[in-house]
Amino acid sequence: MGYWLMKSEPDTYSIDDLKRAGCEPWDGIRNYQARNMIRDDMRVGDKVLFYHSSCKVPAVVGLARVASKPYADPTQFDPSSKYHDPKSQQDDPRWLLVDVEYKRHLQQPIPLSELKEHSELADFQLVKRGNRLSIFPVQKAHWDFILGLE
DNA sequence: GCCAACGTTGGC
DNA sequence: GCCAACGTTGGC
Repeated sequence: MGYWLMKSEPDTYSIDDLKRAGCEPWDGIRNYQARNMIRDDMRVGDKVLFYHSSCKVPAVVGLARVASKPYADPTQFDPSSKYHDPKSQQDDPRWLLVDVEYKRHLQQPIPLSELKEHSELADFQLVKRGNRLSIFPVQKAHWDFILGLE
């Protein structure tokens, strides 16, 4: 069982949007580190912390689930998409995604500022400087501690 | 392969 | 809007 955090800008795609959709292809990942983790480490059933970034109150806001194996992100082949990658080949797709399924909102969002107050989370990737990955694994101990704050 | 310039992310 | 921290690009 894997545990992940996935960031999204709520102005672009929020936890409420995912709730409405139920399940959605998580497209637009264009970072090789993130791509490699999707490709090599994501499994159906893995659990996901849904995080709102670049907004008034950056916070963990809900729970989701990996709902598919990795597959080629179709937006890389779509010239009208902002995620279009003209260098990616159909027979050798550069970018992958997984489907993400809504589980639930947290009872209350847990703001980044609150996460930073806990020494238990000192090694949590989200609170580290220079953290820019939009997807990264979460240690089980961190996962349990964060949900214990709910 | 090095490195400067540039672009992006994301908190504040 | 500012800035730090990266990642990417391209000249050499």
